[in-house]
Amino acid sequence: MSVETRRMTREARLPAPTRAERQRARILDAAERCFIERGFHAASMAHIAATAGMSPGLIYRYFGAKNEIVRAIVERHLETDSCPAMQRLSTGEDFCGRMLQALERWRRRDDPSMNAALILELTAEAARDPEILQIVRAKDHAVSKDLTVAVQRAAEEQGVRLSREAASVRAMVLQCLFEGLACRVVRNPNLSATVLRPLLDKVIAALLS
Amino acid sequence: MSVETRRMTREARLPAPTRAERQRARILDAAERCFIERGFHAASMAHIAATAGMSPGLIYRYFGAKNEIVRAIVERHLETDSCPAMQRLSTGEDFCGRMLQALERWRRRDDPSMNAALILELTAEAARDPEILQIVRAKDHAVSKDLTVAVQRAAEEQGVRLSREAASVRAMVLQCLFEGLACRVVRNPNLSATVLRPLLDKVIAALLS
Amino acid sequence: MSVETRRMTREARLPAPTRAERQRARILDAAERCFIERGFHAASMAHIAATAGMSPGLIYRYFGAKNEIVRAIVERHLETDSCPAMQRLSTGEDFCGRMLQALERWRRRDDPSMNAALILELTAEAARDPEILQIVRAKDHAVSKDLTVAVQRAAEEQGVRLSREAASVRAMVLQCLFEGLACRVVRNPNLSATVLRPLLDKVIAALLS
Amino acid sequence: MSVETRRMTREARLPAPTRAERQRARILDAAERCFIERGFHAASMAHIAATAGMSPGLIYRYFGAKNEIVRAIVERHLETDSCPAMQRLSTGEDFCGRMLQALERWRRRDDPSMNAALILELTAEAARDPEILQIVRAKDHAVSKDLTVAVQRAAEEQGVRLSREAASVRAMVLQCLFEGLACRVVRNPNLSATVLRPLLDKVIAALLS
DNA sequence: AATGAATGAGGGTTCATTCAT
DNA sequence: TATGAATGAACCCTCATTCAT
Repeated sequence: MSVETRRMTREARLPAPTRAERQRARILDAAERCFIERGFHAASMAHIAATAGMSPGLIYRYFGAKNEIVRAIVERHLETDSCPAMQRLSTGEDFCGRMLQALERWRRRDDPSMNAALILELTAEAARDPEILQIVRAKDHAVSKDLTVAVQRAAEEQGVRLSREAASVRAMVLQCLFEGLACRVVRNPNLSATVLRPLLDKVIAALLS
Repeated sequence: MSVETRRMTREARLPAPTRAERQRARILDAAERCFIERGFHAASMAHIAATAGMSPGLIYRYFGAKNEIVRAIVERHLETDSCPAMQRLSTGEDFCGRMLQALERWRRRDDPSMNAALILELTAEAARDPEILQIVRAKDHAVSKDLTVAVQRAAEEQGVRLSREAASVRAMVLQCLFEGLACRVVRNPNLSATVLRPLLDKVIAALLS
Repeated sequence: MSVETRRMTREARLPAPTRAERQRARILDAAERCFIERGFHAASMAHIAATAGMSPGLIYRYFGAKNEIVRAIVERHLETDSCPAMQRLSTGEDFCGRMLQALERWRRRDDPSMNAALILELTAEAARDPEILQIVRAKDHAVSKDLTVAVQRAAEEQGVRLSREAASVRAMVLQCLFEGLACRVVRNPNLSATVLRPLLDKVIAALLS
Repeated sequence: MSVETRRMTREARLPAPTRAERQRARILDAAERCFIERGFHAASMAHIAATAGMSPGLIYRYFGAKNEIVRAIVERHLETDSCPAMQRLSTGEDFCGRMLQALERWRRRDDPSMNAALILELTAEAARDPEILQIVRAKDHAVSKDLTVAVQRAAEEQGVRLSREAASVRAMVLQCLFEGLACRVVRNPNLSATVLRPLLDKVIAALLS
């Protein structure tokens, strides 16, 4: 399916975004960049406004408070970034390849929607803010379920039957590896997908057997 | 070597801490607790001072600015907490047991020196603050080296020869698992060491083969 | 003269209000309710606009600034509300009954045109804003004159001749009682017209003798 | 008793105010002046701070929020200004003289502690802010009780027995007159104590008979 | 005539930092 | 050495006002 076709299909399905929705998106885009650059607390509303190219007051027409922006960013990030990267594991089989894809995007650091620092910040914030925690855990739970099914399926393809419980633990370890990679990206500049791949393949094979 | 002997030896080697050193430690202890509770930015100097049982002004006799406290906390945390947990892997062989030990301490949340949120906060901060990044990477590098050797030794015990490169990649994956667990502790309340153990054992065995 | 006749007469005399006048009235009605609920400063233009069922921008076609609305409200309130209550004293004779009527309407708090808080707010504002002060004093002066005449007439009915000066002082005291009641309504929830009536009658009788 | 003696006695009884108490008083003095000049809402913290000769931040060492200052001012004003003016009525007998004394101080407008605008503002605010209302009503209740007793005593001196209920209604009317005078001070520049006195005397005599 | 999005100054408040004591 | 009062810049947020549509 060509890009054009997809876009048309999408436009046919999704109504054109209202001005308000576009403004919200504009603000969230700016906020995301600011949060990545400075973190949730150090990024000021003035900074976000400047990045979005609007006045500080205008933001409050679309978000009641800075908190709400943080919440929306967390939600959107979990919806579109790290979690889908995990959830897509369920559709395909190549767990390893997907992980290393994420790794590459993290390393390039040019893609604000796929940012290791944001995952860490967001998780750290969840450890303190109950509202954020709830969002994070809800999404995490959903991902876990999908991933569990994916693990079951992948194991079955290799002739192994896994109970839901067994598969669920394996999913947990996969998530550990995934999030651990986000930490590694920040901490270790020598990280290389090509070097990592064979070993990761082996580990994942062990997981599924 | 008994604990007592070690302490004596240590005291014999290390000179008694000066008053200034003791004050610095007192401040850092307080700061650590505050940072865990609220994060680097939300923890105020006044709060740290109150926790340390001293006046805000006095802190500035020992640290030039809040930044320096953050830096010192990061340094100390890497020195005494998460990294040693990794480095101790090098002395023993039971990688899995050590990891789950850390997991348990993270889950209890009563141990300020072993706190998942702080690891995440600190790593997120490193992604933004070059000075922190430098500290984190330097320490990480040291840990990697030690862990690489430990992996080589552990493999050898199982009759497997690993090149330094091969061992180093395995060390990387171990670190991923370790840091990934820190994320999991925050994100998933169902995490259980006993359920995790057999699988983790298997994965690590695969790593070392 | 029946109410109907009066209205007709009035309509016959007054030209039909222009659209602009109707819009101004709509805005003032809304502003009055907002000012009563929140006070001059806490009531926002957005709130007034919403109450009036129009956009904030439109208000500025009819009033140059919020200040002008306040001024207009003060003017209108003095024109139609508390002052007439005093002025009507001049037409009738039952000073006491009229006062207690006002009291009852104040206590019910459902009548925006007769609101104790607004009288207080307005008088307090007059103490600060020279423009408001001028309006208030001008109207007060007019009321005083009318009331003085009414007092003279009422005294005469009881066979007492009062000079203009003497009557004017009595009018002042009547105004004191009236405005004092407005304070009492707010400050004392036990206030009751029936309990007050006999005493008020006595006081007023003393005034007129 | 000379002023000196009184001061000594006072110093013997009251401990010297702490620095904190002095600062609070300094802030309240400044706030009072600002509130009189601009009203509770229009007076900004920056303005209060400037008037008090200190930085805005410092105020928050002594008051948690602007609200608390407003509350404290209301409390203090009721404690030391208008209410005592009423309560002192209970000790003496010259109701009329005391009222006109208050009137004179209001008219001079040089005494910030005896300001008609503040009474109005405060009562208007009570109509909206439940916290203020509670303070005002509590104090009003106390004054009413004292005044009721004073009225009973004053009547008795003139050979009239008044039940508590009867006296209480008379107290109410006295309060009306008193607060009504505060309104008059603002609204009518011609107000004169000497002109008012004979009539006020007469009214009060009627009240007590 | 009417909208409501947009502005930006200014509000209350916090907090890292300094300094007189 | 130690205090904690004091500062003032910067924070988040509100709102009177303007203006493109």
